[in-house]
Amino acid sequence: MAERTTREQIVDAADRLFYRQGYEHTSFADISDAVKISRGNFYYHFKTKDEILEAVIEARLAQTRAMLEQWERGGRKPADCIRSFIQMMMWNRGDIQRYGCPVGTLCTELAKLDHAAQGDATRLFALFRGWLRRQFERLGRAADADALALHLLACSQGVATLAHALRDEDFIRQEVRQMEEWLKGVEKVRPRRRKN
Amino acid sequence: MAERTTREQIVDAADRLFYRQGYEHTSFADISDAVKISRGNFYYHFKTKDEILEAVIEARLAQTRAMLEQWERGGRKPADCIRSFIQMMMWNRGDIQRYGCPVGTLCTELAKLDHAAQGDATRLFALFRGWLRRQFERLGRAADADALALHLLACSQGVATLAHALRDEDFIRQEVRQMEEWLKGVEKVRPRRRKN
DNA sequence: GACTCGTTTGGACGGTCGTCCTAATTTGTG
DNA sequence: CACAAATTAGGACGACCGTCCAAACGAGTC
Repeated sequence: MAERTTREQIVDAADRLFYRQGYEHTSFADISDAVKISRGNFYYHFKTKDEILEAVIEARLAQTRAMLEQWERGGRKPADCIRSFIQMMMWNRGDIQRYGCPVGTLCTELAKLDHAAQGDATRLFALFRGWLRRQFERLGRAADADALALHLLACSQGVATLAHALRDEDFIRQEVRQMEEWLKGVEKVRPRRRKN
Repeated sequence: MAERTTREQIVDAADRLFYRQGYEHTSFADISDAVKISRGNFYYHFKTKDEILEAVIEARLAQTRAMLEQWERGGRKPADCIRSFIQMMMWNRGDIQRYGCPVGTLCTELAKLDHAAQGDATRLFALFRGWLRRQFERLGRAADADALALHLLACSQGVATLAHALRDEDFIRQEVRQMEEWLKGVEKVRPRRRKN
């Protein structure tokens, strides 16, 4: 902990600040205050603010990969893995209510800025999407696994956005319960019939 | 059209630019370029940038109220009114894919900026919420009308966020179809049983 | 034409931003 | 200790931001 490099400290502080205040609204001064280094020192570790952003996204990707791997560990059943994803909203409901979803808010902001890194940020969504799709495939829903994954992602995004805007933590609880009910329904009907 | 006041032109241009680029990322220079007036002229019509934002939110509230009223006109059935809300995502799917949801992205941004007007922006959500709740009440779902309204709002938010991030217009189509199916289910079960 | 009042102009202002440079300091190595 | 390399400090820079003001403009009215 105490032996973290300056670079790691910068990325950590930037990560937290980008999440809480947004990328554009976070200045070098904000980050240097948080890390307690001089402003000029940034240039040694990162040439531009964009490079910090890229490092932050890369760090989030790594953390997310580790988390998803953890959820699957020990041969857990696909339904339990998906339940972990849903439960994540409960663990983080305080932050979600205060700051929204870290992935969604970043992607939205970068898109409005027409920022070059928006493609990188979207990879966070793609990571969740692919992982969820795999779980639904394991569940026997190979035919519509991707649609189910996207649907679940969209639901969680909507819940985060609304809970954030309305500052309503209970709403998360309410919707998480519904998502779990929905999952039970998906589990039951193994091979979904498709008309035509 | 040609006789719109300068103030109205400013609000219109600011509305469009705030939606496309975000509030913070839109400068006075951007707006003055769009309206083709000098930068200094703003001070005559608005004292601060915040005042423009308030005017934009007020305009959106008025437009939204008019739209919702229109949807109800002619004694349309509640289910048809709700269907209009869902269909709105289809009409606007191009803009949603490019710029996200006008309400959600604004609320999210203002929250990150800790802006004084975030409460005003949230009134846009409250407007939809109240209107949808009323429709569900008329549908005979008085007991959980508010929960249903919030759920529908959250779904549309999630769809907009994801379609925006992934630049996927077809996803909107897909999810809109599911929301319509969901609505049919809600229509059928008039008085929902609640355990205990 | 002279005057008035609502409107517009273009630029000045102080502040903050991201970027970049140089000098000082710390760290590692012989 | 001496020396080189890695790291840090602090400030200069040009650009842009929101704000504000003095002067000019323009359409009516007497």
